[in-house]
Amino acid sequence: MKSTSQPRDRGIPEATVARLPLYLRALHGMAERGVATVSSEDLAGAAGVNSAKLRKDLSHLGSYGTRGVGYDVEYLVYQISRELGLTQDWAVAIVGVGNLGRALANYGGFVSRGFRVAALIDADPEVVGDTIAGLNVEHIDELEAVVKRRGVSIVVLATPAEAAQAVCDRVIAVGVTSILNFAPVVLSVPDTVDVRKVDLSIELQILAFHEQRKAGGPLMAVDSQ
Amino acid sequence: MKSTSQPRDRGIPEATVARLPLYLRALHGMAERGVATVSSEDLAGAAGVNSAKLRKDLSHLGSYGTRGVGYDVEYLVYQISRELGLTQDWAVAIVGVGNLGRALANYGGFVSRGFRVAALIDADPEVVGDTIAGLNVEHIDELEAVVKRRGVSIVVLATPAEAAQAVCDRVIAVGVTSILNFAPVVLSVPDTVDVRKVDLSIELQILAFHEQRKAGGPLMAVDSQ
DNA sequence: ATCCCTTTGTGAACCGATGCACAAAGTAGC
DNA sequence: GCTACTTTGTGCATCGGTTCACAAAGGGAT
Ligand SMILES: NC(=O)c1ccc[n+]([C@@H]2O[C@H](COP(=O)([O-])OP(=O)(O)OC[C@H]3O[C@@H](n4cnc5c(N)ncnc54)[C@H](O)[C@@H]3O)[C@@H](O)[C@H]2O)c1
Ligand SMILES: NC(=O)c1ccc[n+]([C@@H]2O[C@H](COP(=O)([O-])OP(=O)(O)OC[C@H]3O[C@@H](n4cnc5c(N)ncnc54)[C@H](O)[C@@H]3O)[C@@H](O)[C@H]2O)c1
Repeated sequence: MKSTSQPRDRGIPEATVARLPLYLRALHGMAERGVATVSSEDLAGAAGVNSAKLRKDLSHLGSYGTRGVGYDVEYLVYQISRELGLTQDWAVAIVGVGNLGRALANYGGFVSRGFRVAALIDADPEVVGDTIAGLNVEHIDELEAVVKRRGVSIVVLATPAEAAQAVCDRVIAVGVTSILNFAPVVLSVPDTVDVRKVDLSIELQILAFHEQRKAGGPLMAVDSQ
Repeated sequence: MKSTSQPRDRGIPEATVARLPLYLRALHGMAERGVATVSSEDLAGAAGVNSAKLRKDLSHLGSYGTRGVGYDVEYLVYQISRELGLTQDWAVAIVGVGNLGRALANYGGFVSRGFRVAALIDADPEVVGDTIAGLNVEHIDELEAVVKRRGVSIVVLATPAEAAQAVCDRVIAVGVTSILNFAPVVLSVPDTVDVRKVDLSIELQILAFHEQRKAGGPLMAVDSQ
């Protein structure tokens, strides 16, 4: 069953995948500072995880460490990048160019990791035609055409909640299978499509929950200092 | 130790806490549409989860359903809101009023759930003094004073990565124990402090990983349609 | 070549979360 | 009041993920 000649196993746990970008970020920092090799202990420290977990995570990609020494920083950067698919570049479309969409469009942190904002799309005639971050904002009617023409494979949804499902359906219909959703709605999609959501409001609510516990649990020991 | 007379158990699983806001959102929608009661099946559908999971989640708060009928929408909204601490309002400070900070400040979705943006803080003299979303942007030197004065209990970090740890240390020093971090760094904090992070770039990388699998796994069955 | 030291890679125990499946509890109709 | 039907709440098996702890692997010194 696992008779592939590849060193790495084809089934990388989801939890591991979610941490690889973290390791990659730490490694990039080290590479910049001229660090050549790093131990699991140090890299784990930099990424804020347990070192055993880090080693197990990396072991899913293959045996890229040297016992007694650690991991070669450059080599590990390459291996993780390849595994995550960052050696190719990905065309991203942002649909909904309001407050948030604009911030995303202007954000430099994308490009640095192989993502390229290839299209901005909005429904508002006021916005369509504007140039934001060097890109022309196109009309939602052009959605399908633009996605195809630019080879968009990841769509970022930053429309109001009401519009999100409809836009989602349309991009799926033209073959998009990866969506990052900022709208506070549960998108309904076929299970061939990956949706990840970022929901600010949920994060705040989780913080509030814990904050309440801290404050109300004992007897109001808040501003004790 | 758990001798509280309260019906609900004091140890709600983290996974459950993370889903409560989802249920709450679905319930708000139903309340607006005038729905009086809802079955676990329907609510689970609206929230995009398994109904058994939903029932188990709700059972952690107490027995608020009626067998044969379902849950009373209004009542459940109240119970979940209370559990999450949304019956009080929370003063939030946004530190770093750039592209992202501005988008957050202008976002209406906060207020609707008991969160109030109480302060905007930046280091750039160009920005300090501006009025954004009806709020005056204050100088980072005033950080501690503003946090105390406004009773800020949740801080949103939207500064560049380099500045995040320093700001974080300072707000913790004046008693803040809940931080939502948008900067791509691992913050180091005492474990009395809750940090949640939102990292766009990580989300895209996870999508890219799966996208690559879909495309490269079989033999390039991408644009078969 | 041998020994010692460091660090990886992983087996195995553990832990929390998920989902099935069903008894218990309630409603509604007669 | 009794029966039939609906839906909750939860015991239990299972699963994925985390952590510990250690044998195996390699490097460097002598
Ligand atoms: N701004 C934030 O900080 C923030 C935070 C969390 C979540 N969100 C969510 O992100 C989404 C966008 O937020 P925002 O603050 O940028 O809102 P916004 O109103 O500023 O922007 C929405 C944009 O989408 C466009 N739009 C509307 N319908 C469209 C359609 N059918 N097709 C394409 N474009 C369409 C509008 O013209 C507008 O430009 C919302 O769902 C919001 O709830 C925003
Ligand atoms: N814009 C996005 O879409 C986006 C996406 C993901 C992550 N981020 C992250 O969010 C953060 C903010 O992004 P942005 O695009 O708004 O950047 P930005 O440069 O537009 O804004 C940063 C703001 O922080 C202020 N600042 C700098 N040092 C400060 C300090 N010590 N104290 C207070 N304020 C300070 C700056 O004056 C500026 O106004 C960055 O860490 C970025 O990596 C942004």
